[in-house]
Amino acid sequence: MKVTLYSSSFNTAIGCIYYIWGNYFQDDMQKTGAAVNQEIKIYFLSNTPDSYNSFIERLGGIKAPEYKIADKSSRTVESEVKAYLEKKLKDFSMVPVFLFSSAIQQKVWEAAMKIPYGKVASYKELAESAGFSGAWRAVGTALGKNPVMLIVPCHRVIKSDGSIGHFGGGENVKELLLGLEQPD
DNA sequence: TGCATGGCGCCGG
DNA sequence: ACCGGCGCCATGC
Repeated sequence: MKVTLYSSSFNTAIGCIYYIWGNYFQDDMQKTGAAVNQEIKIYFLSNTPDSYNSFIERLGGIKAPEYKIADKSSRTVESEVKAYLEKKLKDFSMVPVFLFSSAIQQKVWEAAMKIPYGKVASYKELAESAGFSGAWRAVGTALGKNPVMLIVPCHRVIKSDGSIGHFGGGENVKELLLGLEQPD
């Protein structure tokens, strides 16, 4: 079986955003008999070309199912990300699909998605809510592998002492995102 | 199997 | 406020 994913990019205040998406995926087709779910599935979203390139490389390594990438932009993805950056949108409608994830990564990313807009949690607190109490060091590493920035709001995870902590997309970007989520 | 490596936490100085 | 040092634990090589 061959699955087609679409990729595109667009410019924003936090740099060029590269993304990969699809409007259905294998599981849907198997369960519903090829019924197409109109929901946008987001596989990748990042403001760094390096992480985009390595994601593409990993896709190429997959044997079954075979993923094919085509260029095609998504109005939903672009408009929602731009609206978010303009403080006009708090929650995204796109549903993330994690193609590559270890057990801890999946749990950590899901737990991070529960941190509400405008709120923050420490790496230690996130470790506890994800069911890996005590593994806060590994949680930081897992967040670094987040394939969908903003959708999994890893920018809302900061250090226990209140300082900003690291961020794959740039610590200045992390600060900007946290700032725009604060009420005026 | 072992060991170095991380988006960390905590305590001292 | 800012280190260094040690402890932490899942991964990758």
